[in-house]
Amino acid sequence: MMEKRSHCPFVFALDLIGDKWSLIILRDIILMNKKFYKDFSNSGEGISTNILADRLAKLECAKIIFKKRDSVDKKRFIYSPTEKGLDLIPMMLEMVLWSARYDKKSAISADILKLIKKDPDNFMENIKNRFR
Amino acid sequence: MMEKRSHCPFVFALDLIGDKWSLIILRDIILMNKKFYKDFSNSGEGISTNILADRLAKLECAKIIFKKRDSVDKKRFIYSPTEKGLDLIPMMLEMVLWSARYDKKSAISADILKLIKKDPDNFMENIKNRFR
DNA sequence: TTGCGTTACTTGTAAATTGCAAGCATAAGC
DNA sequence: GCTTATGCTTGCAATTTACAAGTAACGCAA
Repeated sequence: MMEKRSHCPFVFALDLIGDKWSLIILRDIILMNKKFYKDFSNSGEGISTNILADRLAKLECAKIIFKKRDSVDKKRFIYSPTEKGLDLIPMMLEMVLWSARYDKKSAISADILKLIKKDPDNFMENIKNRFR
Repeated sequence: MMEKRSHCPFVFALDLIGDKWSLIILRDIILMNKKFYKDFSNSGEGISTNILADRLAKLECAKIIFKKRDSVDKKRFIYSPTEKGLDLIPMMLEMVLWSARYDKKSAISADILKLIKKDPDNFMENIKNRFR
């Protein structure tokens, strides 16, 4: 599908993460420090397992995340962000700021919001350092 | 649907603009200066008219855009961004920067890219001034 | 080494969403 | 009042998603 969609930057990004679930998974991996399939499945947002498997495969295929066996418990896999995935952080933070402004019931804490606003680059670097 | 989705900022944003078309429409309105239904329909991305009508209605319902009759040609309607819609610009620009970095065939010009990187706030203010 | 639980999926099927082509409604201009 | 332009709506087939159930691979304990 989508052969006729252009090389517009929006089209590029939306074809990779423009659905209701991909960014939720990336939120879990990048911001919530989750690593395992089961963590994503139990994130509380109600993603079904077939969709979760499909999105993880697509994100891995797009080199936004990667997957490796956990050396501690070889039954499971660790999903981690690539640099390409981590570079989505600025966009994700702007999305958070927008939602915090317009969602009266926003569940984000004022403290974290302040941190993001004060120095978004620093906020991002702290996250990146966790993965290196 | 989606009664069980949380008040996470990502969920809030994705429920409003997390699909393959809403941000394309907003790109046309906010960044490409398009105003009319037919402009969106002919944007070259191949959106079908029922989906276009549906997304315009949802964006209007979410107060991200608004619609009024064109006083010059009363056959048609003008679609414009609200402040809430314009406040999506920072997120949209970060999305553009990410795509420009990772899409080897990106169709965006180096000049515009430079403008965005140099002073994103100024870039946004210039756009906002067009609508006021 | 064999059965058992844990993790990570896959499969089947129904429901919802989308794409495509065609048709309809309203307003202007002649 | 007929024609054209614009902005949709409708019907139906195809694709995608949700939900429930089942399976495969591994580690561990007996």
